[in-house]
Amino acid sequence: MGERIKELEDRTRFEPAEVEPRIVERWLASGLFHPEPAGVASENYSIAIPPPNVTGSLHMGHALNGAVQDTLIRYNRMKFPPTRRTKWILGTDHAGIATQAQVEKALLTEGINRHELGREAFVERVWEWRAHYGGTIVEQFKRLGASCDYSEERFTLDEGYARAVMQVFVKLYEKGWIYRDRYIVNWDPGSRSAISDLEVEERRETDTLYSIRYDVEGGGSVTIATVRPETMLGDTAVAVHPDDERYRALVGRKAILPLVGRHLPIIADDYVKMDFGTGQLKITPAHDPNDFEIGSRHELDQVSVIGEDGRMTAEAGERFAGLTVMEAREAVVAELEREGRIVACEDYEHEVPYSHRSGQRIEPLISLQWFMSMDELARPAIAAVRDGRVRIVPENHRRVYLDWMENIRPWCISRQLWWGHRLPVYYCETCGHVNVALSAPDACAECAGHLRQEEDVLDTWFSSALWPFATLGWPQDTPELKAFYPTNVLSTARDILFLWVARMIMMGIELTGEVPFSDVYIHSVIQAPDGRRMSKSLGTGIDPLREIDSHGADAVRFGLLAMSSTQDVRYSAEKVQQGQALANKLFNAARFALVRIDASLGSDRAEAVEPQPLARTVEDRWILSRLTRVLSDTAVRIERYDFSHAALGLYDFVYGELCDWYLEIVKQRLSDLAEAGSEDDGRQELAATLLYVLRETVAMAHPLIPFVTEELWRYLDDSGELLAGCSYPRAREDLIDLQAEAELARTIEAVTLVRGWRDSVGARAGQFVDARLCADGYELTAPLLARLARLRLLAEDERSQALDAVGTSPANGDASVAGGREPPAPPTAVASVPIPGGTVEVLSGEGLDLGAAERRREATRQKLLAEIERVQGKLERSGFVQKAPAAVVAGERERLGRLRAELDVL
RNA sequence: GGGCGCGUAGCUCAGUGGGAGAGCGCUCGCUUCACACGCGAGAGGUCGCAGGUUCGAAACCCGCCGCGCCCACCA
Repeated sequence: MGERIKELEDRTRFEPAEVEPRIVERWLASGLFHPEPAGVASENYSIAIPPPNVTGSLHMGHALNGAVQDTLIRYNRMKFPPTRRTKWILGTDHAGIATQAQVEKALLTEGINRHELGREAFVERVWEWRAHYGGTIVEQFKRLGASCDYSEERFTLDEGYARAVMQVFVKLYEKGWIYRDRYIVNWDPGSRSAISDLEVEERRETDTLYSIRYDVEGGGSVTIATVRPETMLGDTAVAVHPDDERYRALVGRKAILPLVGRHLPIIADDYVKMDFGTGQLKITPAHDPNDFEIGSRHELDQVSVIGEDGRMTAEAGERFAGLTVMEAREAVVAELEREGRIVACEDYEHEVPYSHRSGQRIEPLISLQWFMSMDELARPAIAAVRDGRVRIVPENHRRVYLDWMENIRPWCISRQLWWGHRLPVYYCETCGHVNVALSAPDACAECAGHLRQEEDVLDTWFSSALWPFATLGWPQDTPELKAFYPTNVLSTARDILFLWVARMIMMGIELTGEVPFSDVYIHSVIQAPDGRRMSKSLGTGIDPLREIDSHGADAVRFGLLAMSSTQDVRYSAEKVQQGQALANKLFNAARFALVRIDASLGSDRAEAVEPQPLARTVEDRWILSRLTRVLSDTAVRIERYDFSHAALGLYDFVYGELCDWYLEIVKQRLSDLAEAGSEDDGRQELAATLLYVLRETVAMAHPLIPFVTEELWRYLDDSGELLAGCSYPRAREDLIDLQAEAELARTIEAVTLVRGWRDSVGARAGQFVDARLCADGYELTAPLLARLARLRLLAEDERSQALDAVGTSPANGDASVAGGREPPAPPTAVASVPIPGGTVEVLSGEGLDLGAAERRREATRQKLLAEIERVQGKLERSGFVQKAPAAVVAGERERLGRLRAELDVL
């Protein structure tokens, strides 16, 4: 210990910026984060990281989820080493749309668009981009202390992974679940691609609702309402409800489409709401999902008037061709107005679909895309959650998952992008046959004709759906797959529950026959301190790396875990500060103990101390008992994903028990020991116990605050092992000591009460006050009480001398001297401070404002009286004694007795 | 339209059937031999409102008010 302790002596603060990089390096060099694949998954522990976007950077969500996962990983790694191998599977996602958009934007600054570059060259540029910016986020995870297996980083587009994706496509195509269809899709003009329903967000907007009159062949008219008049150019019918008496005669006749002149059948369909507007509805199958369905039922024509560029088409856009949708709307309305066809305009608030990817307004349009039918995949994935093979925590998300899965719809899996997994589909240019194969066939299987590969790539989420097993080498039966699949838990925010988690469960069961993880932990979304969403564009984002820079990774981890809960929470800088304070406190507590032990025992003997629970005194038994409780609480809380209470419980123990009380109490013993000489002075036992408590505390805290604990481990453990590879402490039930807990609880309360009294009478901080302890239950703790409350508790024979000195003693003197003399009158106390079990009688009022003490006493009396009245009232209330549980009644009676006793001595 | 959740101290949040809690902020006092990113002591709350269940409600139930999120094909 000696030399190392010396260097510790001057470090009065824990300096994360100095310590953390050094520790990361040691961890990485140790190889501890890479488990050799052995055994089967049920005896090991694994988590697959939600792969961050390859060119992304660490945001608060990553930081929280990183802290959550790393806490679980470290806890489990420590739980049963080395028989349990623990792996945190690391990798990144190619993030099709996001990455492509980034690169396109960068190219644009060079004045290049991707089409000029061509597909191959463009994809080459994206790979370069990835090589350049791709490592960032992984490096940032290291700064957080995340103990991922960095030696095996995967990427959703790497070779093996891509093969897995192709294999899945081919397999599901052959099963008939993947198919090609002309269907109305969510077209995102921003990324020029179709996107899935889940990538659409609805925004509330106010538009104008126009009522437009269409003439009817042979006289009369219909009036339809629309917020999108420009789409009327694509109308192919007008519909009314079949039960609508008003319009029965119209059905079967034809309406004449204004501006275009097309004759539209008037049909009956019960989709139409009779009570909305006029109850007459224009049908535009090519640009509205509902109308598309109605169109299919009635075999209506589909006229596409809006193109993939978001402009009116040349084919059907009439004289509006080339205008944007908004320009066309204005122009159409102007013409209709000139023709006097607009019957009414009103403001109308409704939901408008926007692309979650590009932020642009979605244009529903008909397009030839690839889809996956989900019903067969969903069924076993529903069962898995229903029967508990997959557990969702917190549980209220279970229903959300089940509801969505039970109403699942086909998934549009093709994207009109270049960056991604290109579909393994090859069209024959001769006969049109669709060839689907793992690797490109030379020629068409039907006619040997020339083949052309599908241009589209797969939705990014198609490949991420395979994440937990494709990262481990699936479809090959690798040792990694055997050792770590299925994984144990998937931790994420709820925004990708459907987008990703549900799809992993479906694909996992379908392809591997097993659920990909047994627990899904849904963590909080961290909002900005003002309650808004954290976002770059709003300027509400807080950069976790800057927080790490200024407070340390432990502080950020602790803070995020402490603020997280089962719902969304606002970012709390105070919690981060609390974490920073904890790291510093723990560091100083350990430093203090080590330096003192070293000084009191001498380096050579200090080194020989074996940390173990050798309790000699009541405070030793107390801290060991409290330690045992916090050890078991913390373990249970981590296992239950209750990170907030795990973190705060640790804080409470370190501050409220270890530092505020235990160290304050043994401080004196440690310093006495330094001067004491005898062999059997208890210094070995104290050192052993103190070191034991520190080691257990530091090890317990390690999954939550790994850096400061790892740093301290160097001084607490001589083996040279990293704490990250050591065992998690076990709660030893035999160290629970109820008696010691009760005695210390009483003493702590007494100390606090006396300090409060001292404060009220203006006693100087360092001043010792003469007093006599008149209370039961302090046989073992009286010296502690005296020292912590700064009382000079006078022994019987000293008392009268002291009283003589202040002139309050009876003249005839010493009470304790035996003999036939008269017993002296009891010394007059100048004040009486009630504590549990009795009072502290203050014998000297020198320099004290006893008037203030009297006022305080009166206040206490009033409080006591009120409390007594309350409890008494409760006991007298009809029904309480009869109906409340006996234990509660007994508790209240006991309390009443205690309160009365307190009042008596006051 | 359906669903989930929230409203507790100045702020951010715990507490979910029997004595209102924490961190920060605030007030007072401390160079008490680990830590001034420290230590000690305090002030501060009719637990959103109104009803109900109960011997007993911050907690359970009903309604209302306010706020947030998710899902959903009414132009």
